[in-house]
Amino acid sequence: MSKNDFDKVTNHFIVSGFYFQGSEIYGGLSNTWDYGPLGSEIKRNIERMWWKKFVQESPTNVGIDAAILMNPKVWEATGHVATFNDPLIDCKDCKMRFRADQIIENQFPKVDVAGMTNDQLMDFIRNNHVKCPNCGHENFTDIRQFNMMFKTHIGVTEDSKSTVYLRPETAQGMFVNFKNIVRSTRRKLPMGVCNIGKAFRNEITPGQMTFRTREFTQMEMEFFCKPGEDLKWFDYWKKHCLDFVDDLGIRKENLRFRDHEPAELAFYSKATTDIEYLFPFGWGEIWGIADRTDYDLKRHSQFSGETLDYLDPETNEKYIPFCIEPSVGLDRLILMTLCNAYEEEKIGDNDMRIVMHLVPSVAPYKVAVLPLSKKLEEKAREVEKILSTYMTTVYDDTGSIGKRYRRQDAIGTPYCITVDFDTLDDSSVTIRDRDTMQQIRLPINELAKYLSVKVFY
RNA sequence: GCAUGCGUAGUUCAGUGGUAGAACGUUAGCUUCCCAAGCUAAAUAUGCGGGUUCGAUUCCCGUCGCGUGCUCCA
Repeated sequence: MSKNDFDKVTNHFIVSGFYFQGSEIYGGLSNTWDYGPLGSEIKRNIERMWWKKFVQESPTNVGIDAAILMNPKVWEATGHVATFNDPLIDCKDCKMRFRADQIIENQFPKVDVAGMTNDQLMDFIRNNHVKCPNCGHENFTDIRQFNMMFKTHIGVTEDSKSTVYLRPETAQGMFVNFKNIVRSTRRKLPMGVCNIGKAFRNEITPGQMTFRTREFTQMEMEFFCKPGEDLKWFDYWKKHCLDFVDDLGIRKENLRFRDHEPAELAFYSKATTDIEYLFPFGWGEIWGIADRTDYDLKRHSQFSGETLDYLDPETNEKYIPFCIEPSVGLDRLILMTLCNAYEEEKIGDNDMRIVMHLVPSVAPYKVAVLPLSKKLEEKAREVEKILSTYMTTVYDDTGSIGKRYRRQDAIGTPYCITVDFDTLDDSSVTIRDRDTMQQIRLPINELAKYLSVKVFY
């Protein structure tokens, strides 16, 4: 697929009701997207599937739901206040924008820019004739600070004491609750904590639809273990993540692991592996699995004054646990799943149907009820009523039966049920499979059982 | 944020300084009765705000949004 294809498939997603552009009637708001009736179902499905795999089915893990607003000291401890700040500078001549520390680093590799203040960066640029990487001139604006964290205020006054940030990652809610979780659940290590929630980053350049947005949902796990056992668990959870992607029906040839080079690693991380998916616009990171060592708990211990070490009840050893963090962007998972499912299937010479090959557990509607004639509405509504207590069900009686099959194919409904005139006599209906187009006949009272095992994860 | 291109029904596209068209899609009716049939009818559009003009969807300015490239990306 190419970029044109990406336009085509995202257009299909929008027209069908998976996504809507945010605030559309007001002219939109840059790079905001709402999940429509279909998208919101998919989102809930994938959340549930993730929670099932990483919380419900895991003997070591528990879940929490942490607040978006946190004490600002949290972000001092993590380093976000200091390093989520980019010193930006513009070339007045060619209008290009750069990071001040980065252009110094590129032209003077031996200079240590990490410890420099903005004034020092500016002085260095002036005194050492740092040139614009684009046009070679030396005509820069002053440095302006750009913080990736959204700020807001608690209370009615906007003074600095009341400044709080919207969390740029959900992870910290789990770290700061480490003691609470261990105490309240009486857990021993290893132990994982899971959280699904919104995070906010004031990205300079979002784009590629929901691949990079300023508001997004993260599904993160912080897995605490004994130092030295971290690499074992790193591999263990890496495999689980890949299994989950497999459960979403993603084709293997469009997936790859990418290990971060040592120079590329974040300062807190010992090892990081990304699971990447080949989007129509290129490879994109879906899932980051990081060995965060004991960095976070150590820093929170320092900044809060609380002891965050763990006493092993069997060996009486005391240590600060190491942490493995698989972190995935739900919005990216959804976009990947939709791109992966899209197919234009040729039928005959001049005909095609759009089929979303969503696995049944992900599909927004599990089943469609289609009366062959509007005269069969009463019976068909009965079937709809029965099924809708078990699973998402949609009813459609407009247009020909063939057209209605195609409508359901285009939004990924795995099963269509037709109610015909025989149904009135034998209380049976025909079930048609989206992918194989095979049909079977089944009594109405066996429908829910038959479908449930197929559509639930 | 810079540069550049683009904004007309739900979608894809016409067109015009003076009543905005089509195709597909949607809805209703007839028909059909298990894979986009057909016939009849209907609804729906010039992103927003200014300016020029008797009159602007068309020309100009601004703005918002989208695309592409740079830049950025825990």
